[in-house]
Amino acid sequence: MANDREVTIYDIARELNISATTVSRGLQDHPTISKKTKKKIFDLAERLGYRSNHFARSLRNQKTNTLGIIVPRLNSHFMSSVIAGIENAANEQGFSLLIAQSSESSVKEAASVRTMFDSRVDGLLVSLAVDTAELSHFEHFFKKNIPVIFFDRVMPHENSVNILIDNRQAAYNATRHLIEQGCRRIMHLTAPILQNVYKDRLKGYKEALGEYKIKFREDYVVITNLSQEAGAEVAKTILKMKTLPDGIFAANDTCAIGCMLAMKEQGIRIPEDIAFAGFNNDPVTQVIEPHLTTINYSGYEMGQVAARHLIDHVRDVSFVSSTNTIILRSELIVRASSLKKGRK
Amino acid sequence: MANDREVTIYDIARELNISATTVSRGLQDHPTISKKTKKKIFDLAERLGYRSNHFARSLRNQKTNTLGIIVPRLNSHFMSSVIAGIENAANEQGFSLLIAQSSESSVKEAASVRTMFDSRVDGLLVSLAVDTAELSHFEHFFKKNIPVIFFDRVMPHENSVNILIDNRQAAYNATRHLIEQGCRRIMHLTAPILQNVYKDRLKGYKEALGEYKIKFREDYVVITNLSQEAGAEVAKTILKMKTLPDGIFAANDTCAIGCMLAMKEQGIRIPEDIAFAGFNNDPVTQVIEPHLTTINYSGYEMGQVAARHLIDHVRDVSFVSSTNTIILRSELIVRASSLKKGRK
DNA sequence: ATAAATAACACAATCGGTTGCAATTTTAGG
DNA sequence: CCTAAAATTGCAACCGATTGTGTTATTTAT
Repeated sequence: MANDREVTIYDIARELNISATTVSRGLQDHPTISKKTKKKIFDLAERLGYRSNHFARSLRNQKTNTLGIIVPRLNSHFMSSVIAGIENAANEQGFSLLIAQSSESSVKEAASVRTMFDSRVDGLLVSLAVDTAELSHFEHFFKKNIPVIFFDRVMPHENSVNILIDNRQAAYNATRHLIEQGCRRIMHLTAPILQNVYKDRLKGYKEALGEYKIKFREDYVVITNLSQEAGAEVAKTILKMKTLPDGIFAANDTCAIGCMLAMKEQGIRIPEDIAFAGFNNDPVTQVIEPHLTTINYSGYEMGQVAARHLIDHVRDVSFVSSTNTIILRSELIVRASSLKKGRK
Repeated sequence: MANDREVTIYDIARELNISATTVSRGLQDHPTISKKTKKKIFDLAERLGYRSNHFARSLRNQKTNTLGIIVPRLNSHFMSSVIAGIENAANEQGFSLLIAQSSESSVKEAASVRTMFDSRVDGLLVSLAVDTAELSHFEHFFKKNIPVIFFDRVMPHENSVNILIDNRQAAYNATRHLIEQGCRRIMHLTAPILQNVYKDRLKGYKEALGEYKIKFREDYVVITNLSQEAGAEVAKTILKMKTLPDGIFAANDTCAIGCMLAMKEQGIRIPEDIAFAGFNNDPVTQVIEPHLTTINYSGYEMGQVAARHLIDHVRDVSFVSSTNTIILRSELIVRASSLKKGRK
């Protein structure tokens, strides 16, 4: 029953006594093919179980209908949401996804970029590794005018679009909220300041302090890898300080939670002794007690927007430079971890 | 500087005054090409920035060096760990990944299978959607002898390999642990019993009960979609029961946690009133208080094993039928949520 | 020195579809 | 019925790499 050979347009052509050209055009709904012929072609194709050969087509038109994705890690809530969003949008438009993770290493990132390039992806979606300092490894793409979109962890570049939230504003809001709750000694846990996300969050943090005439202290900014373990480590250090901080704003939820758990273990009361705010609205924020105040923004949506935009680019190269940056909405979600005043 | 045209073996051939055949063979380190010529070819290829054309090669050898992955959801901790593991192994072996999610729908699953088939992936890694009842949509793959590996949510099939843990044993261990802690009225929260994972966990649960002469009660098994919200819903229902259960074994952590949070809110003490055990060792298990007892098994490892195995298949079709099922290790991690006795 | 063996490389067909242009058929107008 | 215009369809080259088979140059053996 099952013929092991692949059905090609030549098989259809032979059977119908027409040329492969006509079959090819018929399948593409080309206007110069008569309706009658088209119908015959479609019917037979259906009956024979014809499937277009992706490679032959890609080889010929230099298009793959595939998007490349490179992210620091696949297994974080945020990133997997983004990927899910991308998958959703791409799938809708008939695009496939080629995915790689850089494991937060710019070297691996460069290698993946190379692989994607070799695979001739039609476009690239990237969130940068924490130690990526410049974009030279994307030169191949820029040179060939293959669209590249950076999301979340971005870096400005004239030939590409950035999709992100207003990290400065979000951090400002979070910090300001802590201040309004009465915090005056607010620490900031973050990652190496190479990336926009951390740079801008730091900026927002400073800005809020400044607005309330709170002096910025260098030693109140702690640089870590933002893992849960790192959060626990930081807690130890903090607990040794002469004067404890009364608020902590972490650049991600995971780290905030690591820190909270360690502190609770040492009898620190949250938010009475120290109030907490995180970033990302990871599901764990609603599991920890007290629930963690955080910045919410949808990874799923970011993925969808990024993918749709990229596909538009791919389909119409002309509109390249019209858009440069897309800012998505984000919001502060206040929960018990930071509510010193007005608690029920 | 940047030549927009792609460099091909013909360019190299022309420049070196040799044939494309020789270039092709040289690049493949074919023995019949002299070392001297090879060196010249490699050097020029390097200098010209030659990159093999994936499509031309795939078209010619009917191999794509790409694996397909279909999972129910991308954004769960477990699944994204699996994907990370697969990515790691595949990348090591020079394979690319094509990823799609079924969103727990067998219809979307079938569509993705089709796409993967059209994309001519060399092999397929699948974790089934919750409502997938049979494997007919994989027939194309089976017929053409393209290896398919099922992991975690599997279904036996003569032409494919299953990779999973011993769900029955794990569930048995968890349930038994609850019993040993003094629980006698143990409920089981799970998903529709279509999938092996839930069927086997139920089996293990029953088995443990049986061993301790505890009568199995149909109404103690609750079928949900295992989301956190579902867990909270179930909590409400349970709290209305005449006699409360004294232990709950959930088929995943998320659901267990939703249930725990809702119960805590109603003043139920955990584990004193009700002990809890979950499944998966999701990070939230160590955030919730008390920390959740659970079954730990590594998604990352499962992904690696699955990918490596699949690649072995792809490379050597002959060894197809030697392995049928691979069982990975899993372990019960006892935490405070279930420790009624011997607590410090 | 010459036949035989071996090493090194090239020809040409092939994978499956696409497309510019030419060829053929159909339809329309006179 | 004849011819120009319009509608259909086919020819053949091409996308880039691979490979069985044939050819030429170089060694080795006699």
